[in-house]
Amino acid sequence: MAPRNDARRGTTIYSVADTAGVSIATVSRVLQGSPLVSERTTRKVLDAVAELDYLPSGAARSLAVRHHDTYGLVLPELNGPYYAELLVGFETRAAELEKSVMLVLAGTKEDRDSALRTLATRVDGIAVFGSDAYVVSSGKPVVVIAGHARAGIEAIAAENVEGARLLTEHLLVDHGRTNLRFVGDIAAAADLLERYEGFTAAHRERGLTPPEPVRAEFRERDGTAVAELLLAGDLPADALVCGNDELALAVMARLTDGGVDVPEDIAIVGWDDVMTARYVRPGLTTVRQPVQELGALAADRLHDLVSGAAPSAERRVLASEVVIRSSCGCPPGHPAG
Amino acid sequence: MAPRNDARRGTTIYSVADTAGVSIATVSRVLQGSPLVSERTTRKVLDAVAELDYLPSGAARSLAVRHHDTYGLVLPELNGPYYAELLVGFETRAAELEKSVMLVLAGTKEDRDSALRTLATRVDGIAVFGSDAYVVSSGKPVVVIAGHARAGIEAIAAENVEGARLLTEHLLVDHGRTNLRFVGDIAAAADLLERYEGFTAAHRERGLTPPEPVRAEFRERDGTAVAELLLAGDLPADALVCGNDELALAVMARLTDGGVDVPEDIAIVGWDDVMTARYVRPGLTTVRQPVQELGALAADRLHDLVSGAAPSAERRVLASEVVIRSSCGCPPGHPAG
DNA sequence: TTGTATGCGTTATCAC
DNA sequence: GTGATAACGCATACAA
Repeated sequence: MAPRNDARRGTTIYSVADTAGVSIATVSRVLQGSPLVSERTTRKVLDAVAELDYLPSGAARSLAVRHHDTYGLVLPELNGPYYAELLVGFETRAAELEKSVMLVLAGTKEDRDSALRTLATRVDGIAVFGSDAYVVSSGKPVVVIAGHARAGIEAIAAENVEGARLLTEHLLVDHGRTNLRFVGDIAAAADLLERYEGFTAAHRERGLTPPEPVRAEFRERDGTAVAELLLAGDLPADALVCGNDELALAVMARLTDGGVDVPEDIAIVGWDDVMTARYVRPGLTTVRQPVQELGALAADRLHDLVSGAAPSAERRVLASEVVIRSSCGCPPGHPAG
Repeated sequence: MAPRNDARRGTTIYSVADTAGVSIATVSRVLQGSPLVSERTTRKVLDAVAELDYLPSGAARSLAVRHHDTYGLVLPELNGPYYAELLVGFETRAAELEKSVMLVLAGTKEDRDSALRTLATRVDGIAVFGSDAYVVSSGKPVVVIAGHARAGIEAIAAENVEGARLLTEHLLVDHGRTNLRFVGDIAAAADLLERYEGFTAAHRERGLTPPEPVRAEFRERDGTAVAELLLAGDLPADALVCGNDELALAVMARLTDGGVDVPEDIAIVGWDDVMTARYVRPGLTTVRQPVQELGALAADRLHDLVSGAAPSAERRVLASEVVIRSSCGCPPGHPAG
């Protein structure tokens, strides 16, 4: 028996069944595109749908089919192109898979937990950037991006240590720098730590003892703070491997303003290949990660997991690419310059 | 009678009711934080919840309460900081309102329609960037961002024409330029058209006939194409008002490489104040919009609409701010450089 | 080809 | 305080 449809409290499948003169089962069938409905009835139903401006209830459907056709994506923030690209890759692939995406940006610790809890309530699976205690224990399929794998949790990432090793090596051998420093907060993110590992590896391979990292957040002002140190002579170095481009750019700008020549006096390299990196002079040598592909991969893995696949034990890592410009000491003039 | 709970097909409110030895009504009450449950029962329920790792079904809840506690956001893309900031503002405000956000990036025309249709199915209201035929007719509350209002549809935007008028005036009177061109595809977006209107207004106020706009997309390569025209002498101009910063930056870079002096030979201004704008030399004069606030406002308006407020007939516009650097001809040295 | 009836997992209105 | 139980709006197995 149809629920009361007295009030104009939203058109339901019952209303269209009524005005089309068929049962709700039939309405449901034509809406699903079932082939076993007569053309005539199909038309009647479609007409009713159009007439009533019928909009199905996603909640009711999800409840009936027992899944949400929605994936969650949890990002720490959205500054700079990195996370945006990740999001694009994820959303695009999800759209291809005909899944909706719910986004949550990690705010305060407390808000975050609550937001994540309700997120888990509305999706089939979640992709998190970095490791997150709660999400991981939500029971739903999870893939962590650029974080560490755990039992039963898949992890994917872009290559970090090898790229950093190459970059460091480039500075050490190709440019003969002898006093490198890594700048970035290696405690803040797993991938930063890995970049530092590449940095140390390149040193150790040559019998050098790797210097301690110079702590700095990603913000621009942290970069200028580091530059001040350099300018004041409190931080001797002839090359800087920065945790990301924002940092590198900020340091470079302040240094240049302060009269030091990059890369003559000090070489600087970054990570991410943001737009500014190719507009600034000297062009910033950096590393380009396949960020969009990473996002797409996250959606793909989630899809497999949700479809019942067992989480793979080893994490997949996508290759990154060193982009040489001239802040490392190489001559300018490369095409991408 | 409780549905069969034989299989481990996900823990439901019935399972926790069972293991807690209470009714589902009671479970629901403690989960809602109802005050009229005894402390003892509360504890029992909470224990059961913890033991079973119970995760409620958002779909079931939405169906019961007849709303989704979710807002949809439809963006054309996510290149550059503009949309990202809009998204941040929207998500942040939505989170404060305890709403989830579903994001859809407009892909192909066809995919888009389908995606929007199902989006409407899962949310209480939708914020769209620009005008979108389908969303507007979805029946759900809609607010359009940076587009035109229609009957029953709220619109919000950042100030465009006045900013453009000011910028143009600055070039015309403060720097005595006489041959300005507006570059950008004014047919592509409502706000670009408005910027062009400001451009023409400044001309007309002085009895000048405003030149036709130079068509160009937002992509960088379109900017370099325009620069080639200039370089070849096919486009006489001593000042360019570009539709956005990416365009301005690309033009400026190609021009500089081609040996023309900015701003001596030609002044260039942009729009958006992207990060590169302050790192590049000369610093790019541009306009900063309150993008994040715009996103937050969208969420706010949506919230009011969903709460039953009548859509306001006039659109709200947030003030933008001209950022003077030196690509317009002003001397460098301002704090923001 | 179409209709009937039931389940999906909550919330909320009654009773007790 | 707590427990039945009726919606909520759809999908679908089973009948017809």
